[in-house]
Amino acid sequence: MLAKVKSDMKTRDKIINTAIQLFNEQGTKAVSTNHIASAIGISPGNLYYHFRNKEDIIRAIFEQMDAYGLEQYQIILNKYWPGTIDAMEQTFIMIQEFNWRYRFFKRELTTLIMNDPLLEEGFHSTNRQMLDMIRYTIDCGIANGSIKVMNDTKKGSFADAIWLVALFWLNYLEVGGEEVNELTLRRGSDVLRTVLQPYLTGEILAK
Amino acid sequence: MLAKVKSDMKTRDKIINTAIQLFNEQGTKAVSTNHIASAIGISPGNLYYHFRNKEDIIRAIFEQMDAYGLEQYQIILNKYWPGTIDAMEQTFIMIQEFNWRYRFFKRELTTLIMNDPLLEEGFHSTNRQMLDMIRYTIDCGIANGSIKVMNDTKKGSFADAIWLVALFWLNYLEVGGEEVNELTLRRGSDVLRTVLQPYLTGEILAK
DNA sequence: TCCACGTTAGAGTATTTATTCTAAAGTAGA
DNA sequence: TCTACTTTAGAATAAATACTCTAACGTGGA
Repeated sequence: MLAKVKSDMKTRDKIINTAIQLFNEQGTKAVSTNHIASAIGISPGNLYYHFRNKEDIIRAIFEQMDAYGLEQYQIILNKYWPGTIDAMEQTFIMIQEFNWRYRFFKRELTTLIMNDPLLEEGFHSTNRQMLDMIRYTIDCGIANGSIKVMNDTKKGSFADAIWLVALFWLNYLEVGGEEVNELTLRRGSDVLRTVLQPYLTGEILAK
Repeated sequence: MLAKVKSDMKTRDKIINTAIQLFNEQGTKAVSTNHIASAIGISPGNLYYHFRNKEDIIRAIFEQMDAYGLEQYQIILNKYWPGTIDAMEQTFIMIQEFNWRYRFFKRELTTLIMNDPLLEEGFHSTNRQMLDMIRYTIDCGIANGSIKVMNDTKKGSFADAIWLVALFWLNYLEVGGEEVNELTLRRGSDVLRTVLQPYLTGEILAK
């Protein structure tokens, strides 16, 4: 569930939150700056006082995303040991919730970064960090004996496979016409497990 | 490589091919009907004689996609036995080439089908057929002994995993900032193999 | 040759969109 | 209260966009 657009919120934050909501509902193409302004009940002039243009709003949303993602990841780091199956599954669920919250972004990702070099660099950076994180997790798993030993090439493909599932499971559901709910998210975990399981060592063959 | 927009081509086909090219380059949002018309060197009126509106053009492209995809699939069916690893890998490569040819479509898929119920129904139908095809392939593989026996739930997850990789490998490359070329497409095959291999029976453990 | 019909050009329009500008309205401290 | 600064409203605009309309053009058959 998205945070409510509270009336005691600063105008700048109202704009960001309303933009996220409208973008999620209708896509960035269909939502104009005037739409956003009138949805909040402020004037276009006011909106342009806070943001130079629409692109600027999207960049601000991306910054919020980055901060939120980091925050959520810290929470998991404090709860689980890296390289454990629990940590991986929890991270997967966390990523799905994140992707759902900002779903317009993943839906239009390629187009968005095609038209904004700053956004492109920003996303690529985050993307690299995530892949590094997964590779690190795999190394931890190998070190603690829960993941089978594999060579570097295989490790790369394995990390790609995992990240691909995590990154696009929501899109997969959407383009397949399936509702996003607890059941279908759980199915995502199943798919992830189907990819992971064969590379886990014997003892941890959960359900 | 995309087919050239030949000068002896019918206007309707010129519109479709030019639209594909421009959509691929700039996204559907940035390309107006006037852009398409002037890129071909015809009048807007002429374009609207052949198509009711922009949506209509996109639908026509989708129909072309469907026909082209079916045609390509037939070619593979005539060359390989279903359920063999060769058939799967060739189909994967074929899908990547298909996705590249119509790359704007996959990039904007969710937004496109969100705004056009006809397109939505069309894509869902194709999507279902592809999943059925994969499930059938798995069954064939189990029957001919190249794929390990698994229960129906597992089979479902396995099919989802395979289709997810095939469907989004190109997007994965693009959002990761990687060029699409033979090398990166081959890496896609590696990722697919990473998912497949553990579920294959011993004898076919190709490199 | 002429007719009919499919095709095309190009001007025109209503609407939308992003953005700017100016003046007014808070607001907070001295 | 005065003052200076931030925030806001709302009118205005330039450009783009999707789409329409009418008149002309071309072509193939009678």
